[in-house]
Amino acid sequence: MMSTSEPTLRLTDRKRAAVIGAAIEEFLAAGFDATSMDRIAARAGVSKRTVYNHFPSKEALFAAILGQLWESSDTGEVTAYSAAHPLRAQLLQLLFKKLALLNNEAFLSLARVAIAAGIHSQERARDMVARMGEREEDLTVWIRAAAADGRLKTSDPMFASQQLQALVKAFAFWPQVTMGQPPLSADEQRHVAESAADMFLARYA
Amino acid sequence: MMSTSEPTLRLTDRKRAAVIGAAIEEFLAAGFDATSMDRIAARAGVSKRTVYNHFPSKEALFAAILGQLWESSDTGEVTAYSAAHPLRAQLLQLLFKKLALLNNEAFLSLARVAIAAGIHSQERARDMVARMGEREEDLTVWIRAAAADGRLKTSDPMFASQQLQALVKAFAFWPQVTMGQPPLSADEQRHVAESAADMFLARYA
DNA sequence: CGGAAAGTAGACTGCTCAGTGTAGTTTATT
DNA sequence: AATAAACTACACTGAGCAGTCTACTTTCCG
Repeated sequence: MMSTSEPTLRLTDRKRAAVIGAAIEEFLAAGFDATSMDRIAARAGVSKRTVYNHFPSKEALFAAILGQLWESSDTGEVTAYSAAHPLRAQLLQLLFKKLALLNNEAFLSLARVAIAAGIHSQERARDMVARMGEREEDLTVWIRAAAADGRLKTSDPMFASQQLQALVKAFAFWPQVTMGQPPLSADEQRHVAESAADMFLARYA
Repeated sequence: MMSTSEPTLRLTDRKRAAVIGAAIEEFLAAGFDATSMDRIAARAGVSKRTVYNHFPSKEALFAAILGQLWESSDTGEVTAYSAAHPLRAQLLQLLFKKLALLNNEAFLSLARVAIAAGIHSQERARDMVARMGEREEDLTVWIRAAAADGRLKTSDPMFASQQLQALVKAFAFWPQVTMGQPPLSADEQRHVAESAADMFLARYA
């Protein structure tokens, strides 16, 4: 028998959580290189040795943090294609959902750190490519459905999907991640989404 | 060894050139943090003190290298808007020129390093935003001219220009810079340029 | 050609950091 | 209460790094 969700969490679990929390703050604020294990331990209110008792190395801690953040940024199910509704409205809904994620400060921090770490690590970069691919599949699925329904004219839904996302990310993702630009206001988001949808439909509808 | 115009270049100039060359290689290969002045000196076949006699600090050397690389990646004049020629042909020419730069390995390395450095330095990031803006003005100028000529329907040439570039960079720049993806083949470049032009003209022509 | 100015080599300082070893204290379980 | 597991303080190793010092060598110019 066991009791998992009891009010009194075991000390070791509390310590581990504190380490992870501190590591997230530190890594997101300063990146991998500029963050030291001493600082993480201090911030967590834990001895450095305890950090190493939970995670064998800085690399392992970083990987654990990255994985956890990635999981937590999953936003759940997507609206599926509907033959009954106008394309533009459906498209806008998908784009707004995408923009909401891209504008999330936590997501941007994660992207910044992941990219900074990946720029000089082939292995990490490869991992990111794969994960990103999955994450962006929803739009492709929608486009493929609309094309199968004869309402979009494209022979390459994947490519079209990348084009569509390009029109959003160029304003709401890359400038924020790579150049520290401020996130888009609600008005700007609407403008970007509508412009992207208009251009996309002008070409493929 | 080589003798270009003058057989005897002053020793100090040769040393300085060696330092700059080594610094470029090292910084481009490993980024700012992971590059040490000792390594640069060793690679240049020069004492560390010599490096410091030419450049007061690592920061200064890095800034000098970045500036020089930026200058050297300037590709000269652009084809101006012509009322007499078809829009699509002109647009494709501009896009091919852009793609040639984006696919340049040296330019990609520079971008990688600059972005990695900028991600954790507000000051550098701001500088990059400004430089990038200038560098990308040519497309905006062309679009504005075509709009003034009544052949493109847009009230915001700058925005339209960013959309157009988004359609190219999403395939030929961001994946290469941030995820170490291989550059585009000639066929892929043509496909990306034509698709971007088609979509752009479908919306604004 | 000779001496001052400029350049140079490499040891050295002082610092930060990842990771370990140890001896002792606190917490959980039975 | 006894025992095992986890945590802690902290000293320590070994490595790397930015930047400096000093004694020596090369270059330049009158």
